[in-house]
Amino acid sequence: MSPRSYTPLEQERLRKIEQMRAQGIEPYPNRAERTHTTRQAIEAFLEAEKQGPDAPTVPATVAGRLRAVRQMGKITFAHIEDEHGRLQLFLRVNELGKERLKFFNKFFDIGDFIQAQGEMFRTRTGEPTLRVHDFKMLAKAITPLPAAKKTKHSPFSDPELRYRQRYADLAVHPEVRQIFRTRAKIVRALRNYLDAHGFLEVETPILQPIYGGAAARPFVTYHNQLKQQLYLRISFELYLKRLLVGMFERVYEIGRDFRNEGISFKHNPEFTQLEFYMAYADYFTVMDFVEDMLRSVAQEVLGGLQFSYQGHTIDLAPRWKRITMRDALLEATGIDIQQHRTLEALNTALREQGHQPPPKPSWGKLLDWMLSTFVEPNLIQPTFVYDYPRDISPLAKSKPGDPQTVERFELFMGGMELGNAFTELNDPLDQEARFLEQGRTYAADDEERHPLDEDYLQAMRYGMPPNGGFGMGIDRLTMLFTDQHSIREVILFPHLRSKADDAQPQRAASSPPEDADADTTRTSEKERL
RNA sequence: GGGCGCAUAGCUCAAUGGAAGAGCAGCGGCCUUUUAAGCCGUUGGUUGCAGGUUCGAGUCCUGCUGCGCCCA
Repeated sequence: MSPRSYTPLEQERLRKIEQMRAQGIEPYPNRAERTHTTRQAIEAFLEAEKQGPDAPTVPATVAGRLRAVRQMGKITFAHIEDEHGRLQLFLRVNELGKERLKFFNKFFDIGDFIQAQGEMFRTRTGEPTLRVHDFKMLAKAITPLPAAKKTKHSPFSDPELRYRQRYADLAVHPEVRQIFRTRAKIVRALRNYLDAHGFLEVETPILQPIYGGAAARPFVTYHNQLKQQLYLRISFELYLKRLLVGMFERVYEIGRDFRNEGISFKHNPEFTQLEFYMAYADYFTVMDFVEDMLRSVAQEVLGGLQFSYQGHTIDLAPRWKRITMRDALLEATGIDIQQHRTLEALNTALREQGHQPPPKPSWGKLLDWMLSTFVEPNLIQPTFVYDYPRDISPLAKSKPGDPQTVERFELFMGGMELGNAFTELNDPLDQEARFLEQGRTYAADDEERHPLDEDYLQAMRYGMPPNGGFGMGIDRLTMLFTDQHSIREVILFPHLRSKADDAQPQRAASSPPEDADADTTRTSEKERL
């Protein structure tokens, strides 16, 4: 991408840079000083004020970005902003002299980084303010910040530009910065909880020779020296469960998954996932644990168990609703899936109800379509839907006495799938049979198919303790806790289609995977997120 | 993948098929307590891209690109 040409506004600022350098002033100096953040300066001043009229002055050197400038002849007011807040600067000819004030007015623009030294006082209107004795340019901005001053219209509202230039979005929108602080708190709270419950945090491969643990199309890449095709992981599951074989009893990983699929308000090609596995737990144990974990996270991050999401009040306090998939579908559609145990029968029943089910390769996949179409959007309060069909859950253990149903639940909240869990299949013979079933049910290029991972079977043959596992989308949890409708609002740099004029040169690295038909509502195995 | 919608100055937005505008920002000036400061003056446009209809297109039509919403 070649550098674009400068706009007239930018050319004006480039001229200022030249003129400053001509005066021997470096607009991008190497050193900066700061004794107080804006917040510390104000707090120190308020503290000193308590000592009455004889309080000592509060000297301070602050640094930040100019966000507003009001020139009034021999006085200039300005506001600087740092990460912690804003502070008004008071620049007066009395302290600075005519030349310095003129220099400020001429060369400093909104968006520039500035260092200012002086002492705190109150203006006539009562605002704690720094009376500036000296100042220094720390970094000159060439491109004007969008909507540098507040206007009646909402500033910088074009979502495309906001995502493409997230740095500018963050620079002018403190509320956007707050979302990402909350996101960090959520991750920290999850770690705190899991660490306190005896879990070991681990890191497993992102580049994998065989992808698995979910039903999704992978990104493919290639290691040149090994001459080996590799996949970016679509889940952590198979590696984390190998660790249970290795005698870690409780493990978790928080990291990035990659799925080469559609993009929507709740899908990004790379997203952040939590998965944990607990030896000697089953899916009901995991339900209890997840309920407690997310209450703990909410308490730590939000300070309470209620929050509002898209006009709803979600309450984590009451015991979360638990309903079987069969009952959930019966309630929502009037169809009892136990009375329609084949794909054909279920399709017929749906059509009799006036629905038009899309073609699906199996009974289980049709059930999942029904769930996401008729049930999921209405599950606002936290709800566990459990007992899933076997053919879409090849890593979950069957229910005793009901081999076609597996011990699996999905957690829904705010009308979205948030998490997914099983009593994990630990029988290597059954697991092998499941992989083979997958091969029969789905075409070789169907992304729903789980490729047979012989090394995973080998691990299981050594003996894997019974265990329960759970996966959850951190992005979606952040959407809930920050009341954001779009996943792009909680991902710093979401993927957008590249614009024609900044297309990157093609690199001869890998061939694209076989092209299955795109369908973003596909069922996935673990963490369809 | 389908439907609907949006794309005009740096930002936010106007403009019945008939002279491309406003506010903010910028630039020049006035102003010693402002808070979206105020006042005077002023610069700034290949109306996303490519075609078409028309005496005339920001506006109507077709295609493309990007984004949003809804659906699958």
